[in-house]
Amino acid sequence: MSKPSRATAADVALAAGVSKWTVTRAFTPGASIAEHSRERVLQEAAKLGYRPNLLARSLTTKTTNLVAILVDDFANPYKLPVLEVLTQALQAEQMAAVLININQHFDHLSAILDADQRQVDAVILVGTDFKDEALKLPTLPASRPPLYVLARESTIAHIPAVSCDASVSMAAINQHLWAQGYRRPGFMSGPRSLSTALGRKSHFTAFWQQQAGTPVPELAAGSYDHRAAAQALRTYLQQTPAAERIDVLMCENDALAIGAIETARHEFGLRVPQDLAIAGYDGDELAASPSFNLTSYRQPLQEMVAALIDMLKGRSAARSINLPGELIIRGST
Amino acid sequence: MSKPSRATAADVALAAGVSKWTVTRAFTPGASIAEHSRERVLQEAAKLGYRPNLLARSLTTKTTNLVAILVDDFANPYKLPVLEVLTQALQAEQMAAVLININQHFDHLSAILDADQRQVDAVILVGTDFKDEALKLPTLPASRPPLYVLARESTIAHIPAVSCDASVSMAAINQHLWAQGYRRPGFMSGPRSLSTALGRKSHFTAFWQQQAGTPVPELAAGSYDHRAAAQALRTYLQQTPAAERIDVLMCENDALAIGAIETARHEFGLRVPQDLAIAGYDGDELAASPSFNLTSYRQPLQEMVAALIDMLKGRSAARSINLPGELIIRGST
DNA sequence: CCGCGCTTTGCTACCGGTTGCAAAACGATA
DNA sequence: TATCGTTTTGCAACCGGTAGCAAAGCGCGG
Repeated sequence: MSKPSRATAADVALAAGVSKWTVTRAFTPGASIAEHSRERVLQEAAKLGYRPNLLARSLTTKTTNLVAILVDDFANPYKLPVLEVLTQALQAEQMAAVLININQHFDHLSAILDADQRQVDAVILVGTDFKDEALKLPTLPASRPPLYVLARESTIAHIPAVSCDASVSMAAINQHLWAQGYRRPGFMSGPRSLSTALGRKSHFTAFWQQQAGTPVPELAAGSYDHRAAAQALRTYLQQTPAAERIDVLMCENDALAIGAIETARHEFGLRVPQDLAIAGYDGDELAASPSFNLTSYRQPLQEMVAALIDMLKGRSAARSINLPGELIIRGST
Repeated sequence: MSKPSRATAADVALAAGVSKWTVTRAFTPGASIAEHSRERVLQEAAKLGYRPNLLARSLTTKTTNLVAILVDDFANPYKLPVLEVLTQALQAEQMAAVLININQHFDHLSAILDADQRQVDAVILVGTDFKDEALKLPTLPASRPPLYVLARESTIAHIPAVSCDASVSMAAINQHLWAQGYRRPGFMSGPRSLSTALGRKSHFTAFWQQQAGTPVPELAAGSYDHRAAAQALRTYLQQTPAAERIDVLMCENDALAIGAIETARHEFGLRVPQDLAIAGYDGDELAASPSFNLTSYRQPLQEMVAALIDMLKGRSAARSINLPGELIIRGST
């Protein structure tokens, strides 16, 4: 409130008896400056509480060390660890994250334009559900910050992505479920566009259709919300006679799986896994709790984020990265 | 990568045949500009893909419309809806949020200094667990962005706070538990400094000590982590003979309550609420699910965030706000 | 056709740094 | 002491906008 108007480089220069350019040098690692004057400057700077104004710096350096993180799915608790790991990794690189909430009032394009105006160095789409058409080049502004996709395969050639390898992960899950003796699988999917981009469904159904020859019923939840999962399973169970039901339900992620377990148990009195086995994907904390004890495939979050940051820092030339995670077998299958 | 170097106001001015100041005016609501030239400018701007550089703007206006959000507790799933509501509310005001992760590598002071260098308009501490001493004036830089505390009472005079009214909410909970016939209550607390700041514990124990005259055992979890809760309850149950045990456990928040329910049920075979009733606080989504069916006190998140934004926008002169929420009675008590 | 008041436009200066070059200081060698 | 190469420092210009004021343009009454 009481604006003592922050000290500037010029103020420090005056106090230290040097020019403001020397002050800048004192704060620039590797700049050409005599040791004694650097010390003198830093000392005066500390006295005045001076720290370089990053806005002004960014104006000339053309780099803000700011990254926009676009999230459209706050109902999925797994977003929290993703944000945790992402922010920590960015901070370790002296960067900061602008969290942008995509919702009915603020769509992807608005978010990208907004981030662009703030001159962010990059935009990271965290497993968001957008129609690929919305991100085709023509609709995007000509000059925009580079886009990256995390935890979702990019189906757009010009946008790099880092995700958990759907082929490898689903193979591990399929093998496990097959070995357990399940033969009538179903798949619960989330948002249509994301389901396609994740590739989990296709790898799952391809395997079982080949093995068993029967089509794999799809329970479409529409969003990664445990309520949506509950509704999807409810509809399926109500419409399907017990004899014809699936014996295992693979859910596109843990949020769906948990919703499915809840409904199976508490609304239909089914035992998991005896009456219906359920598996998830992500490796969410909650999945491990005894109430759910959910078999899940853990995404290699740390590695994915590290790979992403290597890409946006220009340390890696890869355009698309798929990393293997780890199958965690628990009591639900 | 291919830097077509963004169009600037001067470029648009040239194209539209006006001066760059006229371009600025076209993008400043309420500025004095002829309708025809505004149109002309906007048209050329659209053609060139020009949008004002907010960095440059902020440099002169001294306001970035950026707010730093400090979070130190990503283990608590309730942080996600908090972030959702907060970012959405900020975006509705044309502001954006910089999410800063406080952890062992990046403490509160570093975060505040960093945010300050980025010239944020305000810093919001989201229920973070800091020692109040760390935020005493002397340790803080002389000139810093205004601090606000959300979902935690500020015990520091100069820092305004918005939280859920501990007195009102705990009274509602106490009344409910008393009416249900519980007489041997226990309290599970989180981080020590936060527990003090929240005031939930003091209002709880004060009531029961007055009513029953017996001391209220405190189960200290140390952090808002369901594992920590599990450990705290485990220790208590192992050390306390069945006859002497509490009959209801009030947990400082839902994350703790869920951890407690898990442990009570799956490790000790206790029925909730028959053998041990459990109540939480927050009104987390997960608490409502049939697996937990947790009695909880819902924080008025929207209202709290709205009040906070009114404060930091200068529309409200209040220094400290306590809002009532709503008791949600479910099967766990 | 002039003068007046109001709207619209242009301009200088500045926000707080950085860039790149030229000048100054330094220190060692001749 | 003069010379030369190397630090070290100072400076003008610039990044892309905005504030505040002065000048220009405009419409209208007299």
